[in-house]
Amino acid sequence: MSEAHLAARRQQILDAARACFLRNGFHQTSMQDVIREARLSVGAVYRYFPSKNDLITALAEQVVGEVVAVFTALGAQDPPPPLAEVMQRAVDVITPETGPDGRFRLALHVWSESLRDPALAEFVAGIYGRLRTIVIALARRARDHGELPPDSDPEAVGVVLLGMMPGYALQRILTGGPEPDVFKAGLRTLLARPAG
Amino acid sequence: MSEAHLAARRQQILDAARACFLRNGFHQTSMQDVIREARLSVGAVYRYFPSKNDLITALAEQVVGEVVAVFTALGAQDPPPPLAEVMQRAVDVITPETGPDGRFRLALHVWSESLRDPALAEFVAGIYGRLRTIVIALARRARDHGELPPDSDPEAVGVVLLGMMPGYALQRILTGGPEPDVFKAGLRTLLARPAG
DNA sequence: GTGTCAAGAATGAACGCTCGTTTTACAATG
DNA sequence: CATTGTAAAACGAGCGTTCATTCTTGACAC
Repeated sequence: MSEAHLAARRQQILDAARACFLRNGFHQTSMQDVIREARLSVGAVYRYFPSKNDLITALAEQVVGEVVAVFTALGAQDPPPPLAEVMQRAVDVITPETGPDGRFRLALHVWSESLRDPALAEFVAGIYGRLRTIVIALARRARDHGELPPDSDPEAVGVVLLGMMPGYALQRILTGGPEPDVFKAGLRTLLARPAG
Repeated sequence: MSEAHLAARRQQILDAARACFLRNGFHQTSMQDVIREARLSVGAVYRYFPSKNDLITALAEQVVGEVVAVFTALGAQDPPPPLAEVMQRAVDVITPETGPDGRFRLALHVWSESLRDPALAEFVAGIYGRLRTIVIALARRARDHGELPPDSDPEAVGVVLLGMMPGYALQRILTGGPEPDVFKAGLRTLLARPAG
């Protein structure tokens, strides 16, 4: 069998699992649910993922990995745009991911599960660390370009900026709001002022 | 039987459930776990909470309700302190609640569960809405006192500020950092600058 | 005080069910 | 012929919940 076929089957299972987990969370989704959604047999699924936990871990890592990839690209733009602009672009990236099938919804389940699963916790912490260095680098550049006061600490500003992103996603997911434009206006107010 | 006894028993069960749910999440905690932790019998627990879901809901509402009470008090200070000061006080309030027994840890499970349980989702959304009005009022006062540009939109600034709080808690829970002082320094940089 | 007794509180064995997983026998594919 | 997939049954374990039973409490008669 072609290697591509195997990868495709694997992805087919992961896609089915994602749909199920989005609906009901990890532990309220049964293997039967996933198997039915994937339109496969019991044995086929267990051939690719030896246990439910492996399925959860693989999917969580894939989804969270996709998120970090997008933000890495955002932070690596050359030449680097102004800070306020990068953050507004981030909002645009996040917004659709807070929708019914969005990846940030699954992230809620991943965060919850990572409190139970040390391996998943370590993975999530690693991802967060990478995002942290990206946004701190952004803050440093912004300071050097006069967008932030010269005596400001890039790490301090960076962690605040980083906190805004899941904060925005959470609000969207849990309440449906705010509108992206409103949030972006708030960002501009706080970020686009000339350094004191 | 005294009414105080009934309330105490109820709280005893809720405390046990909180400990279990913190350890293993809602659906990986069995009723037996809660019952063992509460040092009660099956029937006793079921007398106070007719189903596991009632237990989850009651606990979630209690915990989240405590959180909103604290923040309401923070926003109602008279005379209102500067914006940067209120936010830094909020950080101080949040920080211990991100520890091993902190309420924000349970909040992760509540957020996840609220994607499944519409009743819980509505409750959480309501809480978020109340916090939103508080922080928007803060932003309006800050603007009127010259802490923010006169043309800034309180709602826009408010939702950004609101997003920072769970964002900070999430970082603390998932990665152990940042230190409160670092985050507070970042807040000062972004908030304590004179209006442009 | 002391004894009585119904109502309330608490017990824990037991029930029906679903779970994740394994096994079996067999068909299709490359 | 080895790999991949199917279909179905079965496994033990553990789940949430029920209920017949036992214990406890406090008001009241004496």
